[in-house]
Amino acid sequence: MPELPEVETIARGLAKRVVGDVIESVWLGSKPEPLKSPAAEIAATLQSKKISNVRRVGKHIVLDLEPPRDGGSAAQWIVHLGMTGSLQVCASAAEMEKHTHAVVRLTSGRELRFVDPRRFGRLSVIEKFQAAGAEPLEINFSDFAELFRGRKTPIKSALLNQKLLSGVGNIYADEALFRAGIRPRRRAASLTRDELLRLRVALKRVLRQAIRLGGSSISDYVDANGEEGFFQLKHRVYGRAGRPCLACKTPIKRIVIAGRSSHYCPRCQK
DNA sequence: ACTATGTCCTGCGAGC
DNA sequence: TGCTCGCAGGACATAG
Repeated sequence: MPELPEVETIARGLAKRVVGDVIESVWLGSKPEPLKSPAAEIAATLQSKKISNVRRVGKHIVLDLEPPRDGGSAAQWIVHLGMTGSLQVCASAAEMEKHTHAVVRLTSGRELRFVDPRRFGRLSVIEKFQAAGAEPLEINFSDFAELFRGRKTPIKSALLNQKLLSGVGNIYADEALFRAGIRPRRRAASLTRDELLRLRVALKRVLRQAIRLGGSSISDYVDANGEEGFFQLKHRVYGRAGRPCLACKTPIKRIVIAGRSSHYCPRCQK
């Protein structure tokens, strides 16, 4: 479900609610679990640890765990929400939702629950998490331009490639390309310097604005406090196939690139 | 090394 | 009402 702005919103909300709390016990669901690390390792790593921080790296939520008093190393609990994952803070007595794959009981008496119907989400523990790609909100222009040099793949696919940039997903790729006036099928390497300048700025702006508005709420996305985001009201192309371009009234086109639906204005984007 | 395609899952809405 | 189909905010493995 979530891209960078949604994950940022969720992480901020979670931080307010669970930082300082201590993990009392851990339950991990059976079945084909959405675990990247072995269940026993996850449980042992989380057990009795204080949550010292919650933050976003790319589309991952990083929960920093305080190192044990006897001097062990600080671990991190990494959560990737996939398409439909959510982390819910609720009272222990709250009814268990269908597709709950992990329950972390906190000493405050509440629980942190990982719920994910499609099971594309992933849980893992690691000592120092590092995203493969660059942070789109931090990358400078020359590094940004370098990402696409020599790449024949469509610019849309390159933006979605998490090894290049981490955090950009289908909505914000389309929205950034529209704002930069670039068609999604353009070969990445064919972008001019001017287009790359526009793309980088458009991407940053769109991500920042979306974070400000709490992300895009499509279907059932809500943040850690159960509140919806409002960036969906600012979508100019995503989900608007057939409807008039907000700039020129030409109908927005929907095409499929690398299996992902892609939306653009055939007149405004070159 | 890079690129395109298929696959993993469940749930929802559209159309019949 | 109930069925089937297509689609969904992601990321891998695999094949070429």
